Amino acid sequence: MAGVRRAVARPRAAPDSGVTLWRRIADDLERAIAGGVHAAGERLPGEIAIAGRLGVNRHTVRRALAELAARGLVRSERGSGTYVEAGRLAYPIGARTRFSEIVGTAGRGAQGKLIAHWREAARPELAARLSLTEGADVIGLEILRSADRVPIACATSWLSAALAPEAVRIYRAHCSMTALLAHYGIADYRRQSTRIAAAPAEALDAKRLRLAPGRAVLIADSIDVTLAGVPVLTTRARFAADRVELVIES
Amino acid sequence: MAGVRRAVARPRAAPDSGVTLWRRIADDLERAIAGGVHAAGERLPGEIAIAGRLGVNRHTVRRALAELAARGLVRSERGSGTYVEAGRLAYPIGARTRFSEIVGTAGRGAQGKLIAHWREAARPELAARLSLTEGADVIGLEILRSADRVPIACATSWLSAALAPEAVRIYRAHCSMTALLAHYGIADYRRQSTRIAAAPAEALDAKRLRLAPGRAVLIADSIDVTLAGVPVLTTRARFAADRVELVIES
DNA sequence: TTTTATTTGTCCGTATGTATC
DNA sequence: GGATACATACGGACAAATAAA
Repeated sequence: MAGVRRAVARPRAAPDSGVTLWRRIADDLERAIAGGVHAAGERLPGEIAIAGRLGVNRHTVRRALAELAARGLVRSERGSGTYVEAGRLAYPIGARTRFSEIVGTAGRGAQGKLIAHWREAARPELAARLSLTEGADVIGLEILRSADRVPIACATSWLSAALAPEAVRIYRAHCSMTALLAHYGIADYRRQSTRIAAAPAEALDAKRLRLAPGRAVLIADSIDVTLAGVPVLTTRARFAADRVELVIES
Repeated sequence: MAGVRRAVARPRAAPDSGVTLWRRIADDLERAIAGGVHAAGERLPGEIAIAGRLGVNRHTVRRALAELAARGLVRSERGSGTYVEAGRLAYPIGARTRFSEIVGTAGRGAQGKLIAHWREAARPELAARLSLTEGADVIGLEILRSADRVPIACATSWLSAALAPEAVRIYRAHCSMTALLAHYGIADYRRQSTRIAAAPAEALDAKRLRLAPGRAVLIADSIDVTLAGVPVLTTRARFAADRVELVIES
């Protein structure tokens, strides 16, 4: 209504510093985590404990923790506490890129779960990537890759249906792309190229990767070829950028 | 104008399709861009012009443009106009990564502008990257890299102050990191490693890179070494993910 | 260098359709 | 059906940045 006096100069920031209280608390906590005061995986003191120590309201602490959670530094679990997220998993990109080996060597339990599959006619771009004729039959596999139960990446892979007609069944049996290709006589293969982009996570990927809205994903488009250089597999993987970094050694 | 009978009580959404007006306008514009009606880098008609042509309110057009901007297809500049983003620049990562050569071969005008510089004592992580003793004097250079006047990346580079005491002056003179190192006797160097992460752009980077809030940046942490393997330069570059993709050929 | 026009960004509104409880 | 919250669409005014005169 006309008479309603709106927003009487709400004090949004501390009058002196120009930085809000929750922001300063968030920065302090970030420094403490970066400085090793709180180790990865460790449980932070409860919200009430932090608030009491700093002499602020619990909700101010909550706002700070929400900021850190949105940035992927901590993870809040209702009824349990707030935990420092593990450091980023180093994911080497090179000629011999294999998910299971990478995660295995990092001392974590690897897992690749098939969450969808379909057949489609190869559109021009996909046909070019796999050196197939346009419209050729291809099989798509949607795989959610996790390490220690934490989702790492959501990957869409395509293979020629002529090459691997029973791809879905074979993958289900072994849960390994390497084993799938080996079953069809491709004992070894190598990564030909990888193109890396980044973007805010799509809604579906954000849900599957358990990401806060607006967080970034690393998008890796790759082509795998036989040792003779024949393309057999192309993948678009979306990595949770908060939990993974890609490493290139020259 | 008086006689123009404009859509009486324009339906909020298409009565049949269930798709809102701004969404349809966004889709139309997207098709026009994809179809080449508006070339990359070209300036779109002004909001008022588009609104007038379509017979809708300027704010509805703004909503459509905001959608396209959020997806990285266009970029709005206050006081100037809305521009179609160029396709992603392919940025090869390898042993011989040089910004000017990469952009040059893509047929664009490269530019590296020094926007800040400072001296600092190397903190542990930085000292390790450059194989220096902790607390050693290092020079930091903040460089904004552009191609055809469009910002591509914001990069922070560090060198040992003992190695390159006049780094700022030399860089200013040549606007090239290769020339800077050459001046100090390092005729050639190679990329030892690159670590790639991604995150939503920080406020300052977003402004410098002219990114909409929430858009992603690719973060590349790299170490350059002499041919003998001595670290001489380490850089943290933030690429505008909408305009660049990193390419790794194995 | 200064001025002016253009263009986008932001705020204030109003009315209405949609979804949910 | 009613109450409510929210998104859509429109209209207007002004601020802020830019570009051209």
